[in-house]
Amino acid sequence: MEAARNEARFNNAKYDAAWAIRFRPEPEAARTRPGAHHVRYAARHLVIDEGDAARAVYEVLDGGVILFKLLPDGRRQIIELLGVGDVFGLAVGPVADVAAEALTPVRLAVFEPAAVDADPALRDRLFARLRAQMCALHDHALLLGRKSAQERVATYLMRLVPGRGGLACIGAAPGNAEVRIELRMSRQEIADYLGLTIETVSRTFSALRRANLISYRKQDEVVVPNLCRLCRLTGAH
Amino acid sequence: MEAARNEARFNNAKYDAAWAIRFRPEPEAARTRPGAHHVRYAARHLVIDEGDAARAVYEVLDGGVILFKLLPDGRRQIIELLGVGDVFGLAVGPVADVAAEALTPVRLAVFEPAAVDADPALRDRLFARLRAQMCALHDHALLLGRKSAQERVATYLMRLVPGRGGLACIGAAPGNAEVRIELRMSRQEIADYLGLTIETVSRTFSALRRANLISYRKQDEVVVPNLCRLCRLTGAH
DNA sequence: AGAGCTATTTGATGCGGGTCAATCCGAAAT
DNA sequence: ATTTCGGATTGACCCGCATCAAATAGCTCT
Repeated sequence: MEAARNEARFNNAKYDAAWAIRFRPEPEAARTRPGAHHVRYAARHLVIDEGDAARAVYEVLDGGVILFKLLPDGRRQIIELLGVGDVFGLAVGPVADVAAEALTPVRLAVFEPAAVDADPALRDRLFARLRAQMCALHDHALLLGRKSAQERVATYLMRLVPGRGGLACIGAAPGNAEVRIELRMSRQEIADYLGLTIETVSRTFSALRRANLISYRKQDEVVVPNLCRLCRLTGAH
Repeated sequence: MEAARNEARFNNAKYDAAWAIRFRPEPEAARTRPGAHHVRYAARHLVIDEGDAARAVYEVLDGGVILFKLLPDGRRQIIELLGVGDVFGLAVGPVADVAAEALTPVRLAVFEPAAVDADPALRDRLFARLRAQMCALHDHALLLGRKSAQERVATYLMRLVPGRGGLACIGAAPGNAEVRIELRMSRQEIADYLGLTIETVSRTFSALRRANLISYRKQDEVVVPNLCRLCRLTGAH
């Protein structure tokens, strides 16, 4: 079933190629972390597999990363969506508790455990970031546990509004401005992130489009004509 | 063969760290935190309300605490179950992102923001704990996003097995031993934690009892005659 | 023991979203 | 253009869990 689908996806080289083309790298932000290794991976590269020995802590310098967990029968849940500045690889104990995969071409800073132990300033930075990611996880638990499919998709879109932290309808900037959103994820990934099936995600997008709450030509470039109206569907306000 | 696999799982420390020994009413552990203010609250006391100014970081010294979020229409999701050693109050901005309520009578250590800023050792301790809680959240996201009602309840029970970190069916101690579990939560709280309704939780408990996987007289004292059989329903193995 | 709660259990019913199965569509190759 | 192939969409149907409603079990207070 879904397991088979995932399996097929993982082993398909053409898919990787298509993906790499589709998600062009962001204009090199040229960030660096003194004293850390830097590495680059192509989109879809599996950086950490669940159960791997925990050999390093990573910080995202460019691009996007997803953390996910699998059940033995193939069900997948994408746990976190990471962007620039986010960190991962911080399991407790010697084993990774989640898998990490590049969503786009990425550049990562790699910190060895010894370096983390030796550098209090680094720990503080990781700590601060972890607090932020923890809040995002809290929000996501609310979404997964209590929101309807439409609320999940609306919340997801609001989170991706560029330059805002998921509360785009609030604050100074006009909530009735038109906004363009790049999803950067396939329907399957959105589904696995939102705890839905690909069909439900697709249907929900279609319903939102029919209601003129969103529009799109390419299926990963969504235009939201009025953020306030979309925000009202998130269940949060 | 089977034994070897079990052994491997047993050594997977993430679960131990994340869930071990949470949640026992420990006869007054008499822990203290030098330099911190200590407070006591009765069960049900609201320690932090969502939206409060973030005035302190807390560590649980005794008892249990729940973190939860509400939607405007009243839907509630319990985000984390905290036990001895866990920390909360670590929002990013100046405002609490979740509410915190005493599940049992609790004793808490209170750290002022200034104290946290001034004490690197404290930050390190908070950091370490946050990593553990983060792993627990990852697990819970998987549960909320992808598990069936029966799997959720079975997972919940396995997590509460005293002295083991959620993998009680494995390891040296006999998985076929009889184990007594104190839930210490109402059906409503269990439902809000597992992303279900109270009726579904109740029905699932009844079904498990009918199948002789659990038994109970008081509805918050569950006896599991055979952990292995219950563990098989969690979806995780 | 009995009254009056509230929490839990059980039953009946409906719906949201999952499952299965066809298309449809767009990018790449020919 | 035409073919091809994988992803997305749409449709038909079904099932697990929510919802609504009623019965029962535990509590506390007389």
